[in-house]
Amino acid sequence: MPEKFLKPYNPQEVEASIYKKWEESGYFNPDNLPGDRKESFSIVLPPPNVTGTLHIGHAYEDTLQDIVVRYQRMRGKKTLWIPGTDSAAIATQAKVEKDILKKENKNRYDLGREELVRRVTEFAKASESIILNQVRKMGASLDWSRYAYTLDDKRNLAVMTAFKRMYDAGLIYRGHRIVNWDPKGQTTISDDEIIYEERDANLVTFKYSKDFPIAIATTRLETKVGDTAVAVHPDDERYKEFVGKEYDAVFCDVPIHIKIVADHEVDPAFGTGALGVTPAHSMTDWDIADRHNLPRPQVINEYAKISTPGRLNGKKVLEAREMILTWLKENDLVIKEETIKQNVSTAERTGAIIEPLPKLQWWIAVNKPVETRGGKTLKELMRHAVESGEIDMPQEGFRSTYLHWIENLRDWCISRQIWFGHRIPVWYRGEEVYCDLTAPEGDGWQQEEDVLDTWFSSALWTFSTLGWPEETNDLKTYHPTSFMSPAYEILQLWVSRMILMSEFHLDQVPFKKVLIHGLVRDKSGRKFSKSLNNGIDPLDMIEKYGADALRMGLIMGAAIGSDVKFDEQRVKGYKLFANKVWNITRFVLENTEGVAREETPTYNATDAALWAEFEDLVTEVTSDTEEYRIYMAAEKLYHYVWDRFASAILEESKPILKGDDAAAKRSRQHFLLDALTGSLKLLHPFMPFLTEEVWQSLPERSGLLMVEEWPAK
RNA sequence: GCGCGGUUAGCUCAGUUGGUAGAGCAUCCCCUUGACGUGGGGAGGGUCGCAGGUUCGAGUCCUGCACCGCGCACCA
Repeated sequence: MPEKFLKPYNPQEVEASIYKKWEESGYFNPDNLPGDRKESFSIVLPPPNVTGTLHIGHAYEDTLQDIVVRYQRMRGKKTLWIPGTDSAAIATQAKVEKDILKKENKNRYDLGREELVRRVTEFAKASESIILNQVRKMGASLDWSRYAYTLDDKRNLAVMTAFKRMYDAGLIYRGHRIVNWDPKGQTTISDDEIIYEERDANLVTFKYSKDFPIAIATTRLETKVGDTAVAVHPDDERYKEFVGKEYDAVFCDVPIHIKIVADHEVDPAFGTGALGVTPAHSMTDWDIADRHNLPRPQVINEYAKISTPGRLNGKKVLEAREMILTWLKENDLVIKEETIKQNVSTAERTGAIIEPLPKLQWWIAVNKPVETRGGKTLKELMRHAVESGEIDMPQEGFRSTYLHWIENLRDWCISRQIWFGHRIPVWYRGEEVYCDLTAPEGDGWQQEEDVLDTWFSSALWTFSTLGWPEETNDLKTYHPTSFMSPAYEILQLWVSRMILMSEFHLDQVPFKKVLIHGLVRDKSGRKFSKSLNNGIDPLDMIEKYGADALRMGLIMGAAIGSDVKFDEQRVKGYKLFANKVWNITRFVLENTEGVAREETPTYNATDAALWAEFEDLVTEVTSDTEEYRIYMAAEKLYHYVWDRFASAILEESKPILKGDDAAAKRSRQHFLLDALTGSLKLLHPFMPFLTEEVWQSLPERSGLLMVEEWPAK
């Protein structure tokens, strides 16, 4: 018996070398797997952002996928798990800009485009290597030879190609309309990057001037200098006589010209039933202006400051709001003030309050019929993929959420006013517009300044990682991918967009099954965040308890789909379990020295019954894993190994092994060896390091446990 | 307003097609140089959020309600 079993199991001593062994074996790459593997199984790793280091949520996600991948590999499938990282354009640039501002007191314009992109790239590179090291520490059996980064050459080609093809199909267009402007990040963001916060707001009812006939109500007084109309409901008897009339006023130094219009959008029950229309700073008002052909003066600039002449000029919106309120009071124009609850839109990345502004931006049309897809719109394709069951989304709740969200989907704004990312492949010369993978011939062409929303490249991930737009073997073999397990947070941002892109570019679903998982929260159910300082570094946990214990601690928390409350105590418990397996091995090896393994062992009746019990376990663990009841499989294994095998069977074995009945002893020795090796196989997807380390020490074993055959038929 | 999820032991959560309520941790008691003290044995603890209904039988299915979390919409 190897001497190492005389000491407790020490994960720190073995994990690095075991991972190295796996990596050097080449088995992470399905092309090298032994045996004749026909069926393929593929997953792409949701690429972590290169904004820093991995957190416990990544560790959870890595574990779930690695369990599935290891299981499928042992089942004899051609198993591919592709690693990658995401440039996360806006998040990464924002982080680096913040650092530069802090250390050098310079902003992006001081540095210039080229220098800033260089600095961000440098940061991303450093961050990338930290992240990849962390992923390895978790034991993730990823095919590093296929590693992809959203900004590498192949992925860049995929992004450019995708843009061009959608542009040519008329699905990508440039349009002037209200966007979500992030004044801190100095960029537009999509609807899905907004976080709504409920706050108290002061709803002020007032008149523009003494002789204006209608009172209106607003929480955003500062926008009222940009009003060009007052809209009322067509059936509202109170205001019928005014519809069509026009009025002039000077509103806090700003001359305004107001037309009274009738529009169905107006809710007669809200406020005074009359709506001050600010076309340039409200989505609904923009639409009203469309219908009534109203002018749309912009009165708030990109820095969230007032841009009209007069006393308000250059004031921040909140200041201007106060000034106008004071002015209204001085002129006795306020009718009522009341506090109401209001949802304030804030930017996910910067926390800034979103300022709706009119901007010329690039969009993906989700409601436009796609010729090559039988006239279905992108939205319909997205809905159909899930509704038809072609993508299996077994969690009813998330399925409804997805479909509900699709219903409300609007065109996707894909241009961002930052510099780090995929620059939009469009060039302008006067009125000419040119779109292609590379710059056009000739002089005077100016490339579009904007870059693409980071989710544009992420959305191509299932096939850009497989070599698309080339028609590679990988693409044929591994797409659609088999499985996807994202956090519910990114159902909309990512999952739905992968479906959109894959449907359009490949006429395929991106994955066959989606299992959405929850968030890892702290012991009290709070999100991990910097401000709470409750973060947990997976590497610390690995250092203390080993990667296997961390893996078990994460997946045993809860069923997939609900949030996991992370409890270090539990991780500690699984470290004990790892040691238990270690000592079981010690016991079995001590008591089976010199016993040759037999192909078909002959058990006596007692041991045959024990073996039947073990086979039941195999069946259950197999079906649980097959059906993604990961925690169930792990829990059953834990129980069998500890309570049945160690506590009961080993205890009962002692007298047999020491007794005089040679036949009974021999039968039991075989059973112990077989149950141990069988248990190691079953445990391997969950606790790969420990089981592989033990496996390497068993007599008469060769090769790696990671490619052993799963014990079930 | 619409939608989704949750509510089971002190805590964190399981409970697959309806068939006598489970685990881990925590608590308490006991054992002990035996593979492992990173151990072993045992105990206490739950009218399964509330109210109805279906059923021979409901934690599980149906209806309504309450509270907690989340998403969408509104946000004048």
